Amino acid sequence: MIEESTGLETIERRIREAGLKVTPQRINVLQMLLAGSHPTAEYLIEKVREKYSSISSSTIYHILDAFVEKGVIGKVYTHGDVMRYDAILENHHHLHDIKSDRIEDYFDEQLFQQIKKYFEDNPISGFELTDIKVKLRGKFSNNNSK
Amino acid sequence: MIEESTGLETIERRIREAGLKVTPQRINVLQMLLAGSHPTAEYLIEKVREKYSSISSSTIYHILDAFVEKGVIGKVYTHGDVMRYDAILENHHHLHDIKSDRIEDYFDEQLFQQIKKYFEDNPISGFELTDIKVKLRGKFSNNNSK
DNA sequence: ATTCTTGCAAAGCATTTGCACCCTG
DNA sequence: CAGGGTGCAAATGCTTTGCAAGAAT
Repeated sequence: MIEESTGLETIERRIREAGLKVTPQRINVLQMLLAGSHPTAEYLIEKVREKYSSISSSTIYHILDAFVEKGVIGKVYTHGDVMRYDAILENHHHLHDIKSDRIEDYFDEQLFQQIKKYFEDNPISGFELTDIKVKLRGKFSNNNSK
Repeated sequence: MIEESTGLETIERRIREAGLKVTPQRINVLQMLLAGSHPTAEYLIEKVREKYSSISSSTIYHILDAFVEKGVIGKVYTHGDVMRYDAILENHHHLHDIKSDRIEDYFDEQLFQQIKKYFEDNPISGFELTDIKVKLRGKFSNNNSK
């Protein structure tokens, strides 16, 4: 039930439930968003074209904007000056290898709770906290690669 | 002694010790970097020109690149698609108000130590951690503004 | 049928680059 | 005076926009 499915119906539902029309372009973009890891627009343009070669880059930007606006995906803000997108919206942190510019998701509810508790005990005066993200920079040791 | 001075000698020393030649352009840029809070290049161009009106925007970019490369300043990666710069290199976190796109530094050694200890107890397999940054998103309540 | 979506071509804009002159050390 | 720094102008490249034709509901 808590399946992170990437099946076609799931993808279509995800688009439809955002109040957007289901088009082959959008399906293909969302599929690639789910397959890749924090892809850039440029990467998506290339990848989507492998299956849907006629798609315009402008359309991809349109679609990404619409998805972000409707909360279907998120934007990632890290090193580098091009935008990256994230199809996973669950609360998670990022592992970031600056050298390779590789970003991996890192789920750790315990860490999140611990930091949350820290700020309950030590509130920041003048700042109402809504979201905590931990950016972990370091180096991947080449095994466990995707 | 642990004075966060912005005096001229300190500024010149900071440039010289990075192995860069001391020029009026660089002095002015670094002064504005220290005065502002995570300024953008555009903001710096405008501000520096108030004192040094003939400076070229290309020069500012050259200078910022040199400063970042030599570790005199850092880059900040957050919302928005323009680059921001940070003259403070001490380990610190950021408070980020998305609505106003305002970023404040947040120093909290205790938090840092706690998270560091957390990862000593719970290392991430396949990832060698070198730096921890906590991105705190929320809303400033308008008092204590700079 | 109507509204949303696509895609082309062109514009926008932050940043980079080539190159000649100038200044710091 | 040598090497690095500056600045102009032009280029670059990601992203946005205007608009007309096409597709989804």
